[in-house]
Amino acid sequence: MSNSTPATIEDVARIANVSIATVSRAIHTPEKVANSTRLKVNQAIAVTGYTTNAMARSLRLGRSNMILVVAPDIGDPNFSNILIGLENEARSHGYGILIGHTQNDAQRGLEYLKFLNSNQAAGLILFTGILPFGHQTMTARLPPSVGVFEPVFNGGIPYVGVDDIAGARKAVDLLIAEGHRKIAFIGDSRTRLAYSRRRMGYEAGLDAAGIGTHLRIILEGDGTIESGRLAVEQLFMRDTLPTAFMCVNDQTAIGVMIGLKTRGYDIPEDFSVTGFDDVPQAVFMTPSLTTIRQPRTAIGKHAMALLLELLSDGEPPETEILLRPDLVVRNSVSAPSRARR
Amino acid sequence: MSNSTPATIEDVARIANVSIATVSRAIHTPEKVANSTRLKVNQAIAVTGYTTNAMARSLRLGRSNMILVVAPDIGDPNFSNILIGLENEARSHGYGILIGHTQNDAQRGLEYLKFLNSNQAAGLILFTGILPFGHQTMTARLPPSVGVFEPVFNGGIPYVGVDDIAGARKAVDLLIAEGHRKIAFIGDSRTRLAYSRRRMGYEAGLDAAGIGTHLRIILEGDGTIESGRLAVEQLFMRDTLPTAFMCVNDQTAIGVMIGLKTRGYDIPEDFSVTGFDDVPQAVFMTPSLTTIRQPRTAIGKHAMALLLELLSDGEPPETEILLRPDLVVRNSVSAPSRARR
DNA sequence: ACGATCTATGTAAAGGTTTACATACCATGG
DNA sequence: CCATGGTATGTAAACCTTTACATAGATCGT
Repeated sequence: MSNSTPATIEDVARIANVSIATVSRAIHTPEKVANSTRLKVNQAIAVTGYTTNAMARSLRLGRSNMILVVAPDIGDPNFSNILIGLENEARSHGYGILIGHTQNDAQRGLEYLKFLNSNQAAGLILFTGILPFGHQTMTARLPPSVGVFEPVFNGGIPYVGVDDIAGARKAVDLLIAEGHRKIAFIGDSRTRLAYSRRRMGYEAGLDAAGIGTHLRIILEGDGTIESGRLAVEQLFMRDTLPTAFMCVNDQTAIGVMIGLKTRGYDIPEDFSVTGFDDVPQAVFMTPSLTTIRQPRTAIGKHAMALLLELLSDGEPPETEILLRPDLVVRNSVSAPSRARR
Repeated sequence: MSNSTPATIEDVARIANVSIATVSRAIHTPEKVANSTRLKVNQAIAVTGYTTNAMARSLRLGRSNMILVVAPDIGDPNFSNILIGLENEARSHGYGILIGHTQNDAQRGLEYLKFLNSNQAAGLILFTGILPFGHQTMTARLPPSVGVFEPVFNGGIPYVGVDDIAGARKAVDLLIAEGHRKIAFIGDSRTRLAYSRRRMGYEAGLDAAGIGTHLRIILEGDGTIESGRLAVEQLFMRDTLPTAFMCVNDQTAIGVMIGLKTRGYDIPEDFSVTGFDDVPQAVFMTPSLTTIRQPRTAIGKHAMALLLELLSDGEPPETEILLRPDLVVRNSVSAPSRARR
């Protein structure tokens, strides 16, 4: 019973007094097996404590029950919660998840490609916007794949992301509702679709409010805290200071806040600030940061669901799924100060 | 060449004009193969783009090249960085990592146990201090395992953690060096070895400084922000207020800071506060939190290295590895205020 | 020159599963 | 009572690898 080597299908067959084929059928296609037989088999399984050897099964079936998740940086705090969504969805469908990180290193990417080619994963979830595997010739061999956050440029692969335009729109609408008209947008010049979309949301909001282009101040940074701080410095050189800073992400917003505070200004009394992402620190800033929350767990869940659909149907039901991000109102936004209005 | 079905060892053998056994040997034990033959095989491998089918290999060898990592909560921001350490170490030894989270749910634990029993993982890394699998009878079937942070109580399994006593000692020594003598310890009553060890470090530090027990104030919370806030409230009811709060973890410290600030006190002017863990938010608090940093990536690396050793040698080289945590000095500690000294 | 030893390679079994195909039985309809 | 078809089960091949054992040729010591 508590034998050292795990029970095989043959042990079960012997005890149930049937053939191994019948055992396999009793497990996977029970409707093809007589009731009485099924009962015998189930008892034998209980007695032996049998569990299917996944290696043998995968070998025979030619596909594994693992999904490879490749991210540029699994240490990213954003990553954890998406992982939860991915894992929950996968497990509830009998899949496990394997994780790998590339650190934007092509060499690493290749290692994972080998991994895929050795049949160890049935599907692939990609966080990088670009296939981390150098040569596009390989693409033919890629298993069913789904991108997260960004469309995968060189792959033609469906992806799950967030509706950045709508999210940015919520932020800018809040600022406008509070009475701001001179709103600066601190962007990110790196070519990621998300960033340009957030800027589009900003512009759309101002358009809708009838705020002319001469009131728009747009600076492009690189999404880091430092670039936020720098943006503030640059703006103080100009004539027209904004009353509010709408930032492309929370990092930039944090930098902006630091920049403003070191110049002695109060937030939100003197300037309002908004971010995007709702990173864990956002709530601990002083003042806490009003921002747009990425529905991280939901993103993971949807990405995995899409992939599983791909694995069974073969055809992607849709090529782009955009989730609606929520506005999180905290304390970094108020009406513009009388002095600067 | 860019065939639809991946190349097998047989394809390589045919092209190299040798037997499959020779191909296998050329790959895994090249010294047993003539130079000329090895060359032919390597060329054939290059031509076919062959990669070993991991399923077949695992089946034959009776063990996989995957390590299962089970954590109670993979969304924990502490987790990400440990994951990096685990993944790097594993990959560089040809292993991949599978991750699972139990959410402290026994049902989930059992699913992973099945997973292990179906030979899908060669080893196990456990974050929970308790085997998440109900019945101890199963333990016999567990693959080589290593615990992280906490010894695994019902398993007799080696673990990698942090020297909590030494860490706590660093915090208390800093406070004492700054001139504090009335130092409160806000603990965590949940039975985790880490928590009691941190308290031991606190006591040892006071002992060494010759600070009598009558000056010691010890409160046990539950490690949450709320319990930190509550501890402050409770202390304000007492006669003897401390000049410094040494907290069992950063969450508690954050709660303490909130509690003190809502009562209108300044940190560190009126009270000093220390934490433990160095969570990502610690640096963003106002004032930024002086705390003890867990060497997370190193913990992951060591845990995986220990497990891999176990997998090859069979015997655990040591049963407990404690890493040295570092003091991170920020702005929540200063000399005690003259008024309260 | 011959047995012994060594080196390089090949043959074939084994690992645990799934499933196409074969078989055996039973029921149904004429 | 026979042909037909359906249902339940068994047989055996296939998935791809690794490796014990067998073989064959070369080298060497006597």
